[in-house]
Amino acid sequence: MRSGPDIARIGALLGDPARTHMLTALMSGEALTAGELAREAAITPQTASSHLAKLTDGALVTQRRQGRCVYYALAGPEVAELMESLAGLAAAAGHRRTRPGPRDPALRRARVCYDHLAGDMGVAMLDALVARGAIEDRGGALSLTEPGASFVRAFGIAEVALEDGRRPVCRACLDWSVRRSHLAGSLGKALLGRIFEQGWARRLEGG
Amino acid sequence: MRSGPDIARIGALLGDPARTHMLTALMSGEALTAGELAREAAITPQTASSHLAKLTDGALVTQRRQGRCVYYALAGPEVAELMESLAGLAAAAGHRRTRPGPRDPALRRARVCYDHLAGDMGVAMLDALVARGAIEDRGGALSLTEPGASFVRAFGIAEVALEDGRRPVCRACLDWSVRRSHLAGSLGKALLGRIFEQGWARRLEGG
DNA sequence: CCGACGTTTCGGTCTGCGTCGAAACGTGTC
DNA sequence: GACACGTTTCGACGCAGACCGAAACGTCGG
Repeated sequence: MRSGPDIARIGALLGDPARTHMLTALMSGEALTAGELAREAAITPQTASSHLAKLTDGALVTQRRQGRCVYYALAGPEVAELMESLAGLAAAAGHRRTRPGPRDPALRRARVCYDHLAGDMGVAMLDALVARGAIEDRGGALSLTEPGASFVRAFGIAEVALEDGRRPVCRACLDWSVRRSHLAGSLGKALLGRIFEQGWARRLEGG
Repeated sequence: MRSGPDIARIGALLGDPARTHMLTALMSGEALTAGELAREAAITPQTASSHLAKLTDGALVTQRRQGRCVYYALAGPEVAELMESLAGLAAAAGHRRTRPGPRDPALRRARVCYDHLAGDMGVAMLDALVARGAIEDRGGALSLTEPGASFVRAFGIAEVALEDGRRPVCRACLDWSVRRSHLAGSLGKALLGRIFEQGWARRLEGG
């Protein structure tokens, strides 16, 4: 028989309203905790835990423990693209409301991914840091160089702020709107915080 | 509330093995009767009728009466692309599942993916077109070059046939059996049609 | 060490839906 | 007009799974 990979297993994961609500909430690119996702889907934390276990088992989302919170994010760009295709198909076939535009060009240009800068601006910042020699890229594994550390100090970030438990200082975070990596990790968080402090940017209301 | 189009409705349609079997059977591009689809999914005609009614209501397939038979086909290229995405995601995540892909070497070698050539032959054709300079590959984004356009014209394909509304001319379609990309889009469709016209290949009986 | 908090597991209920048997409907054939 | 064939409708059965209450587990703060 022609039975290929079992699409029905993935399809069944996308067949529950609670799970699709969680996935659309994760489409913004920022990682959310299990409790936040439960509130998003209007269900109890117990039920949300069951759903999230299924989603991780189906490799649609990835989980990362941080303290007593568990942060969930989409597994990769393919999942985001799949959700986009489904939304388009549902909008074409569905007699439903239209989608609240995630294709906002401003959102694509600069946005915040959990706690660091994303979008085109985040990608450009990582590129600039690599070009300056502040960060070394060895096949996706990022590390802060010695001149990079002094540059960061001159930027007004204490190195103590970077030591955030078991969280890596530098981490590459793939952006599914731009399809390229930007700087995550505690350094990315500290840089974003410093940018806010300097008043170079501010959060827009409404997320 | 951010409730967009109900993705869960479409996802639920893809969550049943019988329905996904029918849809994958329709991926060959040819229209099949309700009875053939029932045999394909190994269910009774009554159950198949119920499933097909749901699929047509969800705008995933279209039906056309012809005599006392009802022919079903995929609603459009978007549905085929969605199925391909799902298959790729299921193949990536489903290592624990028994099926590692089509074991039939002939099916792996050359098959038709909705309306264009797939399998090893499809991958080889795309590689040849890129090596010849007819198609430019910029990180997954395919585009037809100027010498490529003249080559296509010499092959007997009018450029008018390529302008298919909102459908891209060139598109990379990841093949879940070969794990590499082949040529989709309206150009892939036109090339396959020309191959059939020239008599270089023919459809085998039995799908 | 203790209490607060977020998350997960367990047990139980209940709705939804896939499935098939029997039969009705529509269409082409003799 | 009678029959054969493919398709659809109706009714009933049974299983999978979504949901929540109660409670256990792990982590952080005092």
